[in-house]
Amino acid sequence: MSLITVDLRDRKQLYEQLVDNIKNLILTGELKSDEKLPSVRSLARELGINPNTIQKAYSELERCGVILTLPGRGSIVVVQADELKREQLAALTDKLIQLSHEAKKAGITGEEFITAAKTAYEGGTEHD
Amino acid sequence: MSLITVDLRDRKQLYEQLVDNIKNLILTGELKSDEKLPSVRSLARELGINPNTIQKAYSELERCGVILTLPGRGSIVVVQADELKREQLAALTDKLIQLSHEAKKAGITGEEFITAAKTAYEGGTEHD
Amino acid sequence: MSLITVDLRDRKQLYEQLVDNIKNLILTGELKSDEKLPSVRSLARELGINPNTIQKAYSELERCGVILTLPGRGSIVVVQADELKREQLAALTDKLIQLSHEAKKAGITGEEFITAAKTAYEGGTEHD
Amino acid sequence: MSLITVDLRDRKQLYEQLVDNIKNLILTGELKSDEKLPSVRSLARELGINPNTIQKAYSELERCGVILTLPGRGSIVVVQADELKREQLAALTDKLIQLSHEAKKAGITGEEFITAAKTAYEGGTEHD
DNA sequence: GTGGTCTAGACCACG
DNA sequence: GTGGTCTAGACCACT
Repeated sequence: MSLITVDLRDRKQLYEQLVDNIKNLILTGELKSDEKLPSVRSLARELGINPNTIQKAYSELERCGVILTLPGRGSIVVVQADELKREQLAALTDKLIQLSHEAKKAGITGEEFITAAKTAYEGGTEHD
Repeated sequence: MSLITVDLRDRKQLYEQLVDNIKNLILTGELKSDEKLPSVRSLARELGINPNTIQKAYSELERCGVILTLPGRGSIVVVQADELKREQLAALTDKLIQLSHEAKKAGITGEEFITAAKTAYEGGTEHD
Repeated sequence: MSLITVDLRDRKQLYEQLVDNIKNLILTGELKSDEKLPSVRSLARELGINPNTIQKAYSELERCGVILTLPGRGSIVVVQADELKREQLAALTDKLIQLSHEAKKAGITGEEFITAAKTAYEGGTEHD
Repeated sequence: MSLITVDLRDRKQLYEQLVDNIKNLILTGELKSDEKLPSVRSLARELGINPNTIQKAYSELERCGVILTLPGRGSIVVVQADELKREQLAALTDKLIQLSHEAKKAGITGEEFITAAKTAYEGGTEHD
């Protein structure tokens, strides 16, 4: 059985859940470079969801260079945890930029923004 | 003529644009507590969009206590700029908590998180 | 100046506010049987609202026998406080019947209903 | 076929009928937590009303935490019967507090109020 | 298939 | 005039 899961009650789209999930497995070292991912069909069967959804997740992962899909031979991880972490940090910054735009429009100062960020990181319950 | 506008080319939903727009007018003091908003129909005519869309925006604003709608008498602002700002700041912190959860799962430290927040707020428009 | 007021920010309809207001003045003895009410026009001017609204309130009060309007001579109170109280009690019971119907549909027992009523009367902040 | 119905002759708004109806199905155990609701379109077809009206009802139910709507995946019940009953009881008490305010202003005593409540619940259909 | 948004145009009760 | 609801029919993104 795989470590990959989905939560049908989560608002996030299923394929996005899969993408995030697999990225996290790489970041935590549970999936390493060159390791093989479960096949689209087997994972779909295991999770009880549509193979198209798995396919979409794998395509997205390939698009951003995290895995490599070799037709007929399955998919393997091709990115190192530290590379991925840098990308994730960039993605986080992007999201923070979006938030800062909204914040500026709402008249929130840089100081308030940073204070809120600190509170959020420290106060937020550990891992959800 | 009103200060309220919408951008048909913006991918953001029209009614959300209206909600944000009106909240911002309150935050900047251009709309004050007890002031009357344009009627659903007149604003629809002015902006060239459907009255139902205005209605939806006004309903949302009433639901979160920003305006008060009196059937047959129009809608008035019932929240002070400073109250609204406090609420907006709380909403921002909520979103930052979500982001911090993702960040933690990706192994991003508090220091990295705060640095990214600073960069985001100061940098402004990097990837956008 | 009259004791009669309206609150433009109240959700209740203006004419209903007037009706309730005048009934309460009678119940508290501030308006007694045979006393004269202000004229439609003068009250409208004083409150800054449309005479039609006052007219509607007076008509409603006449319809339920609280006042008598004599064309050209104004309106006078024709009901005693104790009669009015009996009517108000009947009206209250009607509203409670509506609520009890909803309550029954929601599976709320008689005991729970009465307990809630006691809590409401005792706990409710004094006069709003 | 679903248990959900609407009465076109009822003066109550259709979307409110739907909201109450679905809440009651949960309270009576005919709909349980995690169960799927009919899709917006299929229910609209079945009841012969417009999908927008169903949409409005479902949005309202989601807003107050009774159901969870997952775009593209349908809507599911997310509240237990007992939680919902507690909420309904709280809502009832709120309405009773409003009534008790009016009652106090009309000089109705606590004893009279409770007696009226008992009569109302037991009597059932006097003036209705 | 699913929900979500938007338009066009209608009706009602109320002020 | 006002807001509120409803219908009919369209489009989008996503499963």
